Amino acid sequence: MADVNPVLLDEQLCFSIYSASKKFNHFYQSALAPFGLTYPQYIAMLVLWEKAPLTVHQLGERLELDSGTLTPLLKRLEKQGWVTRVRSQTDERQVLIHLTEMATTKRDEVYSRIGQCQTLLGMSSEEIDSMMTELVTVKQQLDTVSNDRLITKEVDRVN
Amino acid sequence: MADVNPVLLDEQLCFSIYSASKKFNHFYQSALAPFGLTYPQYIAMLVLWEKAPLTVHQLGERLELDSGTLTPLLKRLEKQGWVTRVRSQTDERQVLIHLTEMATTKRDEVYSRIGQCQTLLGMSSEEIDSMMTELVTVKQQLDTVSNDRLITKEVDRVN
DNA sequence: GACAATTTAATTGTATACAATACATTGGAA
DNA sequence: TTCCAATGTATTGTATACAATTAAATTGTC
Repeated sequence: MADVNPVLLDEQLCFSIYSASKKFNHFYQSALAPFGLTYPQYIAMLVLWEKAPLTVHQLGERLELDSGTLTPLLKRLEKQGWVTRVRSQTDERQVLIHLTEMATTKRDEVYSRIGQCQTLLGMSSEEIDSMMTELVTVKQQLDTVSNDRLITKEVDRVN
Repeated sequence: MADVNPVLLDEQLCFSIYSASKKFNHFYQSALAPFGLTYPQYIAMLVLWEKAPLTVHQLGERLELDSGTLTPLLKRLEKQGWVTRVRSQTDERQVLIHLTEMATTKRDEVYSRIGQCQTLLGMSSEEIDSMMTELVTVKQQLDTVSNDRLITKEVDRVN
C-alpha cells in the first residue's frame, strides 16, 4: 500500500453526477408541484404518455426500475388519479398500466411546464447533446464493467 | 395549449444524469462491498478522510445532505466501527464526527480499490474534466433558477 | 442578566431504490 | 397430462433523501 493516490471528493465524476441528479430532481419536482408529481412519478408519466398501456415490466425497462420501486409508485399514481392498474386478461401475471382521462387531459399542461423549465435553464441543444453523448459513453462503460461479473476478481487481480 | 412540444424521456438530460448516477452508485457500492460501505457512506468517508473531525453540519455542506439523511447514516457508520459521534464540549448543539483507528487504517485500501475502479472505467482525465466542467455549469444554472424563489411565478409569467 | 431569535441535531413522515424472497401463472418438456 | 423451469408482480427489509417539526443550546440585545 505504498503508492496510493488520495481520492478527493471534488475530483470524483460520480459525485458530480450524483449531486447534479439530486438538483435536477429537486428542480423538476418543484416545477411540477402544482401537479403533485414527484420526479420519479413524472418520468413514469413521460413514458406512459409516449405509449400506454404498458406492463410494469415494460415500464421498468424504460426507467431502469424494478417492481420493488414501481409497484408502490404506481399505486400512489393510481390513488392520485393518473393511472389505473389492470390485471391482463391474456396473461394473469401481468399488470397493465393505463392512463386515466385526467392524465390525458393534463399531458400538454405538463409538457408546457417542462418546456418552460428547459427555457429557464437556458442550455443550447448543442450543449445538451454533447453532455448526453458523453453520459452514454460513461453509462456504457459502467454497464460493461458491471455486467462483467468478474469485477471483484478483476480488481483483485490488479493487486 | 396549442403549440406544445412533446417531452420524450430519451431526450431528457435529467434522466440521462439520473440514470448515470444510479449506475455509478451501484458500481462503487459493488466495488466497496468487501468494506461494507454503501455509496453515500463511502462519500461521507471520503470527506472525513480529507479532514476530521467535522460537525454533522460541515459534513452535510460538503455532501449536500441534511441531518435527516446524515444522522442515521452516521449511526450506521458508527455501529460498523468507522466513526465515533461525540457531542462537542464547546458547543453542546454540535456533534463531532471522528474517524476510528480502523477507518484510518483502511483508508489506503479503499483509496487503492477506488483507483483500480477508475482504471477499469478507462476514462482519460481530459474526458473527466470536460464532463465535470459541463456538470458544474448545469448545477450552477439549477442553483440559480432554484434559489430564485420566483421559479413558480417566473414560469407562470411565461404562460 | 433575562429572553427572543438563531443555530444545530434529531425525529417524523413520505417517497424512492434495490436485493432477496414469495407467490401465482404460464409455457414447454417428459 | 403433469410437472417444472421461467416469468411477472408483490412483499419484505435495509438504506437513502428531504421537508417539516421538535428540542436543546447559544447568541445578540437591551
